[in-house]
Amino acid sequence: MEYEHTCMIRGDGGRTIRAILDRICNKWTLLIVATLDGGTLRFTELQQQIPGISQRMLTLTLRNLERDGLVSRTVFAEVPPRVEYALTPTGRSLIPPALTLANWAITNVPAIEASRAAYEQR
Amino acid sequence: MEYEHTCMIRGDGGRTIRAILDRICNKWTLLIVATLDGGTLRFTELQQQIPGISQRMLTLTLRNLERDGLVSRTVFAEVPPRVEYALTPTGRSLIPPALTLANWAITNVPAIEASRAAYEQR
DNA sequence: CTGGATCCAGACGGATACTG
DNA sequence: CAGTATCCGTCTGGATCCAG
Repeated sequence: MEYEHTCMIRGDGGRTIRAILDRICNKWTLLIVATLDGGTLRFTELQQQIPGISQRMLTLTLRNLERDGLVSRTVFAEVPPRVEYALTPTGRSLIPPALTLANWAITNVPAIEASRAAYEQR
Repeated sequence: MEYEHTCMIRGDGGRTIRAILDRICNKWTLLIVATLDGGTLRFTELQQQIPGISQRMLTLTLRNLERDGLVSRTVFAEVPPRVEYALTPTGRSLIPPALTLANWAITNVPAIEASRAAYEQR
């Protein structure tokens, strides 16, 4: 509500905000995080619960999330192999902001689509 | 805190959340919106206040924001030409969720960077 | 002053095939 | 089961030059 607060976004020339955007703004990250919010899941379970994701992108995105400390990866020395993924505390802390964003999307996307449609036909 | 709420993110297979991410998750959108939160600005003023943005990307991003109804564009029939950009109500409504995200970033980016650094050297 | 047009390099992501 | 490797088209964004 107070304009001055946007300095949090603009503060360092956008480096901080872009650091986070670089991490969550790919096609699958938020979806994986939201799915893991339901609890620990294995690789195949994740793939089943996220329609349309390829093996490759699931692997890549999980690796990035693990590297950034948002997701933990536990390998069990069994045959057949079992690997479990879960949110770390940091990963869980991303849920509330993500929900805020989702709320905004649900509220405003219809208007945006309409505006876009009106803009196109001209 | 309640896990069931993540259905807002996962709901439609991620289409809604991705619709918004597709709009704000490019390199400059949030920065432009945050800058315009301070009030109406002209093209050159925007370029000056957003370090590092090229003419091309400023133009492109502003066009997309205008098309989506987040930013209004007012052309004055003068010489030299003058064009003023401002947030629409929809555009302004994006600020609070953006701030939530920025808060998360400021809090967690250090930990993420540390985790990433630790992960690299192995 | 406010952009449009063009060229170009690199990142992103999908499909497919193969492996311990 | 849980990946890795490879190929390949698409999109993004930067640099530069030109124009009303």
